[in-house]
Amino acid sequence: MAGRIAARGDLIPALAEIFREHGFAGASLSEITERTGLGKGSLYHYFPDGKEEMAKAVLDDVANWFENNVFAPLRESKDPAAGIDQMFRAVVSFFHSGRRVCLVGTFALDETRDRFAAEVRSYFTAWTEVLAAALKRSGFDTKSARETAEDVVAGIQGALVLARAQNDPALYMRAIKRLRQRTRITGAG
Amino acid sequence: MAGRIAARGDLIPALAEIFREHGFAGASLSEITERTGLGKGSLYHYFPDGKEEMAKAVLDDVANWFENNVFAPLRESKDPAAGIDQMFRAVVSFFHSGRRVCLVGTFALDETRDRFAAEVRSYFTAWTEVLAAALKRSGFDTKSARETAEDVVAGIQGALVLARAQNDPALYMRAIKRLRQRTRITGAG
DNA sequence: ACTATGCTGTACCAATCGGTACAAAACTGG
DNA sequence: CCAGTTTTGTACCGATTGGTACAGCATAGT
Repeated sequence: MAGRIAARGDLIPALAEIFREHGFAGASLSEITERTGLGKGSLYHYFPDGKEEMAKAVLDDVANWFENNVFAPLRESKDPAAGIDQMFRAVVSFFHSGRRVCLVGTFALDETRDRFAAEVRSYFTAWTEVLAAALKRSGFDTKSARETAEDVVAGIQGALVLARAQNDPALYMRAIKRLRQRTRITGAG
Repeated sequence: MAGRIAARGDLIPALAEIFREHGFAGASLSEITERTGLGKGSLYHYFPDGKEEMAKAVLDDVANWFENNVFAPLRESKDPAAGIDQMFRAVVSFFHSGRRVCLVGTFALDETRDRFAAEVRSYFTAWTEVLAAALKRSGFDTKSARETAEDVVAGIQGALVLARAQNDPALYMRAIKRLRQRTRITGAG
């Protein structure tokens, strides 16, 4: 019983990596069987609805990770600046310092978005909203908190695209550093 | 003779749209024949190397468009601010005010990047460099010109991702407005 | 030790993939 | 009107796609 749930969960990281590299459509069952070491029998045992269910599980896992490591700190940290610092630390570690791409961003760009519309949308809206709230608590006025939050989330996504396009993770780290600075300037604009 | 080159060129916009929507791997020959109205015979007549050649032609067309409408103005405008203004106007029109996604960004995220590594890389490096040079001419010091250029290009890409994820083109327009502001603040930082 | 359930591998399926071959059609220059 | 070339549609190819069926193995409960 416990073993079953653990086994299913153990597949998620491998699945996530495959979807990140190839997108939803490009992730083939054959590669999934190879890299998980499991045959189709096992795969469809854990995920009766096939690829779609696997992707859902991965998106769910990502949402969970962000809830715990990004949103909760932003929401609950007594010092909002500490929560924001934690967010930046988390996204550096999650995206492997710019060597890893954002799975949700990958899904967002092609027709996959429509299949997982709710998950894709809420990933970004939740992030932007909870960051805006933290910025507001740290002294930003409502408008510039919202604006800065959008700029930061978009800036992270864009930096991931550029870093991968130019094969230069350092670009991502530079961008993160600057975005972090911007969350500290009080007057804003 | 002239008809032939024109006919091939006439396919590019349709091809570009298909690649934008589905990515390289997801763009199927069957959809390409449907939406171009041409059979495989004609397609392989104009593009003997198949999908790869079609994608190359599309990337080439994009590079050309940016050279003419973005890079050249940034490079040659007597008033650098005017060149920068033209750039923002161009990217608003090119990405259909946020309703359209960046084809190169789409290619950059999955394994397609490796197939078109040179084109994908140079799209972003050229853009960043020529923008940085324009910013420098308009009064930014070397370092902050480079930084702002990276932020702007990444910011545009990220805004496209968010706008599409949330199905909210207005988000893109807001981001563009703010990025444009940032290119005008002289002291920078 | 026996049974029930969880798990796994393999064989198989129709559909679709990108690509090729080629003959008929359309067009062009003389 | 004819000859030569460009353009086109169709039939076909092997390979791969996501998914199903199912028999056999392992494990756990009693």
